[in-house]
Amino acid sequence: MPELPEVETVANGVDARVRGQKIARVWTSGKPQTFKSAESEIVETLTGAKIEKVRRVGKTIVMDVVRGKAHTAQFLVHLGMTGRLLVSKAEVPLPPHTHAVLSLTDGREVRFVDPRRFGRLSVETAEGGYAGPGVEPTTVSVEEFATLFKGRKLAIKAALLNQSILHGVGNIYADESLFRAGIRPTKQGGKLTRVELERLRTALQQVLKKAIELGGSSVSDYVDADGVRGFFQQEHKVYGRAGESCKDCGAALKKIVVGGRTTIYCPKCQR
DNA sequence: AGGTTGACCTGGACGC
DNA sequence: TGCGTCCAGGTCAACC
Repeated sequence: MPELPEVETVANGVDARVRGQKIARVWTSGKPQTFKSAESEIVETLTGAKIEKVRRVGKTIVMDVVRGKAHTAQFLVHLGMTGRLLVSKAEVPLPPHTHAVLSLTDGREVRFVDPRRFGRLSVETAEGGYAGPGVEPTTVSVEEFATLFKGRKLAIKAALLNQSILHGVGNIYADESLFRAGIRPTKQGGKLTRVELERLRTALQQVLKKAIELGGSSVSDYVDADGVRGFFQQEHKVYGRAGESCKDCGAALKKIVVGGRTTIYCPKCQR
């Protein structure tokens, strides 16, 4: 489901609703692949903890919690393709495919729901907190951005999707930013000119900023912490538009596979 | 070592 | 109606 703008929308929404709350009880579903840390460790770490803040790192939602005095930990939620993190009153029935429930002392619940089970839950207790691999695209400088793809032979689209290079960009925003920068997705990352790199960074940051403002893209089932859909899908120029005409030049948009992912581009506008 | 591919899951859309 | 096929916002392990 969710790329940087969707994850940020969810993280901000959950933060606004549960910051400062205390977790009374934790339930987990027992579906092994959902849990990257042992379920018992997740339950022990979170039970009785206070939620300090909820934020985004790459595509991961990080819940910073405190137990006792200065004993901090992080609850990491990766939504995968279909994961949702919802805040609901306890009396609202649990949706199907619920895999974790944090019951708050005020009677509400933070629920992790994930039909396809590509999402992952874990806890970190390491000092310094969780930063994740990869560079943050919304704030990366021109200089640093230009160095990321140096010497890379893989297609620029595949490089944008590689979370250890740049974190947070997924299939929608890779295609949308390449279109806006006028760059062919198959071009080798290391072969982009300085001017193209500058255009790509600008396009990527503009697309991400706009998408965050609009609450993300709701392609099929994405919703925020309140179950509300985003609106950036109305701004999509290429994603999901294979065979339709380019909004800039009218040419038929092409569909190919790059890095194992469906990729849509305009053969005239993107060289 | 960098790059590519298939596996992991469920459900919705589509065609017959 | 029902069945089969294909496709989906993402990662990883296993290969070349």
